[in-house]
Amino acid sequence: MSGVQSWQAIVEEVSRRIGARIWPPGDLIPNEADLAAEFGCSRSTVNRALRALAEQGVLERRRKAGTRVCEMPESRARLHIPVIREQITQTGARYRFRLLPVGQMPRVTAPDLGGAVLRVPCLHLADDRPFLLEDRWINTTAVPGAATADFRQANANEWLLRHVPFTTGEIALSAQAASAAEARHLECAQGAALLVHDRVTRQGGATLTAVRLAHAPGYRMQLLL
Amino acid sequence: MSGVQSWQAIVEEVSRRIGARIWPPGDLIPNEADLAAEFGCSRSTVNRALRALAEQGVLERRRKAGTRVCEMPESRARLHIPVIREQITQTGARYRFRLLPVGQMPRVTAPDLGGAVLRVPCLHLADDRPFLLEDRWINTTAVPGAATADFRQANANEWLLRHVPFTTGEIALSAQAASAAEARHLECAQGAALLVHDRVTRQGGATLTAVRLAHAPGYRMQLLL
DNA sequence: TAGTGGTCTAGACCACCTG
DNA sequence: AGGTGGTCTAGACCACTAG
Repeated sequence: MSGVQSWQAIVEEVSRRIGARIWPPGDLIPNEADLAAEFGCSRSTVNRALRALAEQGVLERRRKAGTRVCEMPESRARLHIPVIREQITQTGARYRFRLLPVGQMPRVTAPDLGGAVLRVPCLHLADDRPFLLEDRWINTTAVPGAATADFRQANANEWLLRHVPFTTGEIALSAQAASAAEARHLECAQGAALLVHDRVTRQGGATLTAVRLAHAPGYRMQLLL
Repeated sequence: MSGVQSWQAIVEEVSRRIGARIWPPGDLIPNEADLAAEFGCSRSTVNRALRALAEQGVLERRRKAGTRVCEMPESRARLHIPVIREQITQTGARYRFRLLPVGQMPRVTAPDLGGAVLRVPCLHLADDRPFLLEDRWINTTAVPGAATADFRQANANEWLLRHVPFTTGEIALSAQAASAAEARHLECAQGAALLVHDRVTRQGGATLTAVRLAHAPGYRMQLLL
């Protein structure tokens, strides 16, 4: 095995050895210098390959301790969160959204975002049929401009994407029975099973927004393994 | 801005410029050689930093066309799929599982996995309370050893993880009303909203397994943004 | 403390693609 | 046709940490 010249080829070969149990789970594999010698390439190239496998969760690397094959690779899935408009448009449907009067929403206590809070509820429609009910709360102290933004032009979803880059946060997915208000807006039976997406978005130490997205019944969220 | 020595510092600085609208969305940023000159480092280092930002979805890079700030960075979330045993153990609960007779499951048509199919239904319990109902189908043609494996020792979940590395696949999450059989196993009301996780796992061209995981009511699935 | 991975450099060649 | 990012090299120094 010499003359390998690309890091992708090394990823392939190392993967093959792990899959073939030549390097079984938990095993220490040769260090970068030895692999470079075996493959006839530079250590940088081996490093690039092993780093990719480590990011993928197949290998575990520590200085001095060396590189190990993970015992039970935790699998990871990626969820691509599209801009709602595009998600609907891509199915060929026409996108519209309707801001909802706060009075039409259930009276719940505002989440503590650590600042003044603005509530912007919104219904997203695909071909004029309810698709997604959005209950959004924005920390106007941490998001300057949000208090005066016109969410009739660009919905809160897109306005925030454009104006607040580099956020982190958490998402929780759950199944919930539709409340009376949700059933009315989504035009479904009360108690119907809804896929609910709760998200909190942060930047630095500040909590910028919290949003609850209730999908119309039957929605399937796709992830890639 | 010279003397920057680490690719992480370059990531920070480039992020800052994008956030500060010095390089607004859609803009072409300087090429690697120019940035290397500005930062007083080598092109490799700039490359490493910009590559990281591109993987993160903030930049879009094409040969000859250059590097652009994405207009509307699609946000991505990562779902870590734990081994079910560990997921339960980590909450401090005791893990057990019970294989279910196929006769106790709804009679549905087997998914087409392209080979002989084995059905292995299983109920996962946390402190002896129903936690997750697993309806698994394994392609025994593509997974040698599955036909003779003893799933009473290691459940299908863990057996597959240990024996079949390097898989890809798709996941669909949805909310569904509990059927009579699901309600019986999960000890909940029929019609209760369940978070359902459908997964298909592939390797190369072969479909290895399909699984439907129905979580007990109230379960929240956490993702990181 | 010694061995490992992490990173940076200066240079080079190449694949790709836009103008 | 020429500019851009993608990659590889050979070498070097450093940070971390297991033994």
